[in-house]
Amino acid sequence: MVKSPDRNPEPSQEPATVPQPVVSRLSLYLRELQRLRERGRETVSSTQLGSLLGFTDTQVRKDLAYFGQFGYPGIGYRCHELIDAIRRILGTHRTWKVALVGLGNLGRALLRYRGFDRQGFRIAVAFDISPQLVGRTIEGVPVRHMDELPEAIEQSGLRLAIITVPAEQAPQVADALIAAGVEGILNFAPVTLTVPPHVNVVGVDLAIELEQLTYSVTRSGEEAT
Amino acid sequence: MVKSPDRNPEPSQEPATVPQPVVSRLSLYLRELQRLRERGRETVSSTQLGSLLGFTDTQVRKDLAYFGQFGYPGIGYRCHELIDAIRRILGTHRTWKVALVGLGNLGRALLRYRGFDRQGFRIAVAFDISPQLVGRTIEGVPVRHMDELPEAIEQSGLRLAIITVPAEQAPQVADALIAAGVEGILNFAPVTLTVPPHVNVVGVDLAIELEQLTYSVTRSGEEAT
DNA sequence: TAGATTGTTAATCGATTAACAATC
DNA sequence: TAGATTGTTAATCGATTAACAATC
Repeated sequence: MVKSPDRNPEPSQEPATVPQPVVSRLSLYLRELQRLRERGRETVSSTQLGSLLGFTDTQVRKDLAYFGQFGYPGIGYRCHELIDAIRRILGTHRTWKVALVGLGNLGRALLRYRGFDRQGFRIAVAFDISPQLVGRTIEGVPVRHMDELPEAIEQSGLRLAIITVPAEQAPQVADALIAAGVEGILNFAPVTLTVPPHVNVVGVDLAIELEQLTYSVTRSGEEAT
Repeated sequence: MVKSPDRNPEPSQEPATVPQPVVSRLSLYLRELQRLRERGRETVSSTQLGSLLGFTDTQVRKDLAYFGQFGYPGIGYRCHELIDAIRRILGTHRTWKVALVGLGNLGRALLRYRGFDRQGFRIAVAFDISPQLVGRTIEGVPVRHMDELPEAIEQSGLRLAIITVPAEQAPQVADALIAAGVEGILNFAPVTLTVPPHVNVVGVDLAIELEQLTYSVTRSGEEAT
């Protein structure tokens, strides 16, 4: 077969199934690449990119190989090219509008969080039940009543939502979101959400993250009591 | 060997190395068990506990077997016993004091977040540089100037810290914390922290979590453009 | 050309699942 | 006793790593 100059700018032929760990690492590669580019770096080798994150060079190459050929033998990867490619793979080459449900402490903090915009996410609408908040516009985001959620989501065609309501309310909120067409949920409520197969949930439980630390800290120091 | 009634209440003899995925799942088991107990449930089988989380019964039993024998053949696991055992394993059977560095939106939200206390974490001190905040006490937590961090951490003997400063400052903050004796860091800044081997870092990058969703949502719907 | 580095195949390692005797 | 369910060993599956020809 002729080796065409097939840099595969559209990561067209993806295998049906990519291991989940690979996809997580893709995001990490992307962050490092963005940082490298900001510092004016033109190219990077798999060895360099890997060591920034504690991975081997082979792993970096293998991960990328799931999606196409992005590198140049003898040179490495061109940062800006690889950034574009990964963003396309992850779907963040375009902006995603996101709904935010629940404006407690965490919800309001996320509303003001600048890190989302930077990566192509925009909170387009927020929902709560507090009369103090409903009807207002916070950080440019209109706050609507939870009752309007189904209609509002459906009309706007939003596909992603963030749940920051108390644990007890989270399952109902999730059901409502899904009924309205949401396909991806970032859930901060400490509950396991049961969802249909076409819906994806990523859960972030802040206490659990700390708990993972206590496990290792306990083990590396003196023994637990 | 005689099979003694060795319920192994102190999970004494742990293998030197437990796979990381096992430890993450332990936290998830703990949450479900706590929920079950709140609902008055006395016992639970590995099949039931697993299906609540989408795991197989075998996996639940295998995971727990790393740490001892906690179940009763024919009956299952007694919720309160297993809760105690897992908390002991994870180290959360006692309260951990935590330092919080950076009182931007996210930091202030975490200061008010109720989910930490519930699992045995208490933010004991917060640091910032804003004159508006330093010296005040917010939610019962004294806010001190970043310059006082080394001394304050060292004196209090804190071993865990949460970083919620901007990305640029995170590496220095981490260094200062580690120099003062911190062994576990929950890092919300979107940077990879380089730390010595005895220090553990768990990173939470909110934009990355959303990015994982866009990947799957893109794939399950129409193709990316 | 010599040196660097990729993409990929084969070998290794580790984690999950199946099966079942032991136990309540 | 019959039924349920554990703990654990062996078999399977999947992911990581090593090695190297191809390429710039």
